Amino acid sequence: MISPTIAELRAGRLPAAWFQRDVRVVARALLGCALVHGRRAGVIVETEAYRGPEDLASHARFGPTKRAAVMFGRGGVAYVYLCYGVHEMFNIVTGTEGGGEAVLIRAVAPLVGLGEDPKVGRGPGKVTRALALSRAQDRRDLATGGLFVAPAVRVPRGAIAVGPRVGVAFAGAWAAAPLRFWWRDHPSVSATRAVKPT
DNA sequence: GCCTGGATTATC
DNA sequence: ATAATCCAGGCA
Repeated sequence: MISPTIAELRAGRLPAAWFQRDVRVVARALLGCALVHGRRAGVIVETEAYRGPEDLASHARFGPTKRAAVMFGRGGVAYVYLCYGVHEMFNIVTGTEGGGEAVLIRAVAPLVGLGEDPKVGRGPGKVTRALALSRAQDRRDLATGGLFVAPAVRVPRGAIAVGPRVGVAFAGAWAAAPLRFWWRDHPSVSATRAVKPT
């Protein structure tokens, strides 16, 4: 298949309402979609759902603090934060006002302007580096402007895997919840801890 | 104000 | 295995 152009992707931009659904539904549906920023785009192949204030792995567990307040707004907006003082993490707020939900984009495969190396967007810190995303994009609306999501590739039937989230061992019982979604066996996925098919 | 510890990655 | 690097959140 020929890679689409940025203009073609822009024509398929997903509207705010698309994100205003249960975070697990959105996290799964994002697989195969393009994350576009300026002249660059990657196919989302790995995501994690963060469910709200009761989710002890989520920044929303402290309520609508200065940093996490955006998570309690309406779906379809970016939430970008600095992790370990080193890496920027890109999330998309989901659900409706007050929900506190968001999806972390953990890996993208090269689509436009990212070269050929499947490792370039493998891991959440590398996603932001590859797509030139930073806290400058925090709270940006994905419904307008040069940062958006659009359908791009159909994920083969049965190729979506589900399992526990990465790096949240501190979250007690929530650490084991099956809230990580990825395209099974895709070379751009960050970890290969296999679990169950869908 | 001070202290603790990360939704990670590259390198030792 | 561990450094890098900084800021949010908790407590005094």
